[in-house]
Amino acid sequence: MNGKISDGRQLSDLEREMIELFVRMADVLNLPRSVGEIYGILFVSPGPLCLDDCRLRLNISKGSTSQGLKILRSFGAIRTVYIPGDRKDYYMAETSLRKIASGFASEQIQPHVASGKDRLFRIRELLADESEAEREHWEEKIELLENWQKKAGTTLPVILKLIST
Amino acid sequence: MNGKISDGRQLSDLEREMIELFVRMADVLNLPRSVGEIYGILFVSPGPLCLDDCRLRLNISKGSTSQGLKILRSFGAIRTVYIPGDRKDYYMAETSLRKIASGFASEQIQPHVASGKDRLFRIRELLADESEAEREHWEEKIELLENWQKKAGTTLPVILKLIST
DNA sequence: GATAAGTTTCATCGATTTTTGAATGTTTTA
DNA sequence: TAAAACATTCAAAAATCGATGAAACTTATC
Repeated sequence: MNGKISDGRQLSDLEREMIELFVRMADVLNLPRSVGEIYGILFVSPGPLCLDDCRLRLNISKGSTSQGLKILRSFGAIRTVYIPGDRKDYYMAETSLRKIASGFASEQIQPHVASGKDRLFRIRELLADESEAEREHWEEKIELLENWQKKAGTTLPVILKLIST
Repeated sequence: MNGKISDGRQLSDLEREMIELFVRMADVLNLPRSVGEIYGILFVSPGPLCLDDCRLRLNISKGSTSQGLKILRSFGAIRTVYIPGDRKDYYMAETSLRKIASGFASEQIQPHVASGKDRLFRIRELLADESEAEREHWEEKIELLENWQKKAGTTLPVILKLIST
């Protein structure tokens, strides 16, 4: 046992309670539990942690930890810290809500919005094959959905503006 | 076979494609697939449908259909239609994005925000037992989270306002 | 260039969630 | 109040999703 504070010692009540908070957030955002745990351990830590630090303190597997760090990196919820003379990658939690939210929006939400747009386009194509009467029936429904689509597209940026104030 | 348009006949390409759209939305919102399907079949239908209409056209079980309708009712995504001289309950899709979103927010999101608030309060209590030095270390993190909390609370209502315009 | 350190990938396992359908509950009608 | 018409519940089955850890991969060190 060396002197590193991050080795596999038990988590304190305070730490556990806070990590649980992030696990719940992950749940709401439809992210794996381990992603919440990893963000949590980085958030409560006074300094950067490496993959092994995280997994030892959380008692989770190497695979989950690697995968979780990748997800958190993908939307900028953590940042990589370079520590001279150490080959390991170190991470710390990004605490700017604006940065995290905008990363999440563009990486996890936008793709869904985009694929919905595609599908709506395909629906318009299918509609061309239908009879006049059928087209009439569908037209209003499709317009409704296009309106939803548009709102999703315009609302997201506004939310981000709001959060950053 | 009677003359009802809603009996178990095959779905058209157009119908299937549109229902799929709602299944994807359900997925993003972390709701069961069947909930998306049921909303979808109600959305594409020209008139109200009863439980059996839905399940026959979608080929899903009675249990799923009952459960799905209950969930959709719980946040106001569908409305119940009374048809004189018929004992069955009929449903139609609510198409106001504002109504659906605000129902979803208050039924599915708010409870999470509230329980997060509770947890943060419990964390403050735990903090009282810590030494002066420890308290110092945690104070800024807790303040950060309280700030997030506050933003979640104020942003949600604003989003709903935005959607309704 | 062989070894060691660190990370990622992926097949499999396990846990959780959803679906099913039979049983149960409720309301209406005759 | 018996029977019929519907809706709901719930235990069991099926499907889904995340976690695991061994193997593969990459990069650095000697």
